Amino acid sequence: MSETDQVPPKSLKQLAYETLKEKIVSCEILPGTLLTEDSLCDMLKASRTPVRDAISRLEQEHLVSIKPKKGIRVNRVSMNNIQELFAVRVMFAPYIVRNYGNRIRDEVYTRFIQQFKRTDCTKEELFQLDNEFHQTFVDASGNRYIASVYEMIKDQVVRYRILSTAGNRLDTTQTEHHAIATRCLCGDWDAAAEAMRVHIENSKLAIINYVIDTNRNAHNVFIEEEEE
Amino acid sequence: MSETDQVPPKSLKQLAYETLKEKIVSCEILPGTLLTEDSLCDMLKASRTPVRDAISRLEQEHLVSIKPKKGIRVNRVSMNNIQELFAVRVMFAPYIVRNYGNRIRDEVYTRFIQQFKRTDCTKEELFQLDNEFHQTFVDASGNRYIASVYEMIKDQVVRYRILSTAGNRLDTTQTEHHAIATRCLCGDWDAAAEAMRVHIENSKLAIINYVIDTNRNAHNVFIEEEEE
DNA sequence: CATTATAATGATGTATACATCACTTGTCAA
DNA sequence: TTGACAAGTGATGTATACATCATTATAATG
Repeated sequence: MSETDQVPPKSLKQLAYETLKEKIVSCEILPGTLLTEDSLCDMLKASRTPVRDAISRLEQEHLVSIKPKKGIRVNRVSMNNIQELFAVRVMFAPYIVRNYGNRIRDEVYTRFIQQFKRTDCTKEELFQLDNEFHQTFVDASGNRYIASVYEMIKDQVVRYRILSTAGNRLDTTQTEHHAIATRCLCGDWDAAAEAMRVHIENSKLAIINYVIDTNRNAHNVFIEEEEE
Repeated sequence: MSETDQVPPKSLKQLAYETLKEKIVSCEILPGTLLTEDSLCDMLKASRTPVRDAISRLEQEHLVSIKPKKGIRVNRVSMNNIQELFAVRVMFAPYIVRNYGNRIRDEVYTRFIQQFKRTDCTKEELFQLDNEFHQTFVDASGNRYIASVYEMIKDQVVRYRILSTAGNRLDTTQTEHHAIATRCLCGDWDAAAEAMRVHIENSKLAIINYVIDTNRNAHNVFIEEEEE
């Protein structure tokens, strides 16, 4: 009885939250979609109570907006939103590298560096490696508020990455990550933080350029002004 | 019909959220208290649905923890929590001064400076002035994610201020705010950001010193380790 | 007297019924 | 044909009934 059912049976509200969030950031549900609670109950195989709980959390993360008596709007992406999101990332990422990078063991950095040199990774593997790298610094902080902030912006960034399919930017990402990790290994935290800032700024520019290139063809997804 | 009933009739869930949060950060409900949904329904004069919604939001802000099948724990304050909270403030406050201070009109700064010179303010007035000053920079950013971060940490700080009653620190706060505003008025944003950083660090030290002085007498409120 | 098993209690998790409000559509009149 | 009013539809807001699980107390047995 010790290890048979050690799996914590996730509550429906947690499951609904994760499932719905996944569908939104993966753009299976497109930005701008107007949902109803009933359709979500059907989609998530749960009743309104856990679904409403999930919606409430996603609204706090600015992924959806609850329009009273109308429905649940999956927030559109916009140039404005990109600016806001990356303003937080620029504040955030260099700070945690600068302040908590020294809590990470050298072996972790060397392992990352080896991974960043690989050229035979699939796109999915690179995505995951990217997430792990950034998450490492968040975990090193051991700070629940920092973790919350990262949780709020992380998945939005994932959504933009999926929308922009930036295949050719992945190599650059590897190079920039490599630069950050090597400076951490040297203990040059100012340089590491600066490298992280540059990395975030470049990432922002890549996404903005993509939006500029494609917003003619996808006005229903990329929109400048929020409605209502 | 234009300005008669412009008051948006607040939903019960919004009302429940604000009321409960107010009771927690004002320490009318002491840290460490274990609540039940039923008692909250009674207290907030609402049914479980809006109450659960409020609890869910407060859990995301780390003000309460939902203990399945046990109750709702009002999170205790701890030295660890203070460190985490102020780590975010130190990252946050100087950044927005540095980046968005120039969006605030000179008149706003001069008005604040006049207020900071006053010596006839009540404690409540000083509290409010303090909040307004910091909120001004958040609003200047026009960034919803920054606003969310500030919303998450702001009220926690209020709670510590109420617990520590730091009467003698209020004068120092006025002086430090004055220093920040004058540097903003000069357009010396690096100096303004540095003044803000010093201000936050001092604020943190004042609270930590208070906790060290009093944690013997209030072990039920100040506790180092989280339970369970 | 101690220990274990069982039943009762009380908490949240979940589902659903009812209330309220906004919007749309259809009909009637000018 | 157009406009206004009313009824119907469908959405969330709210309340409550039921399910599940953990804890505790009590009783029975060694």
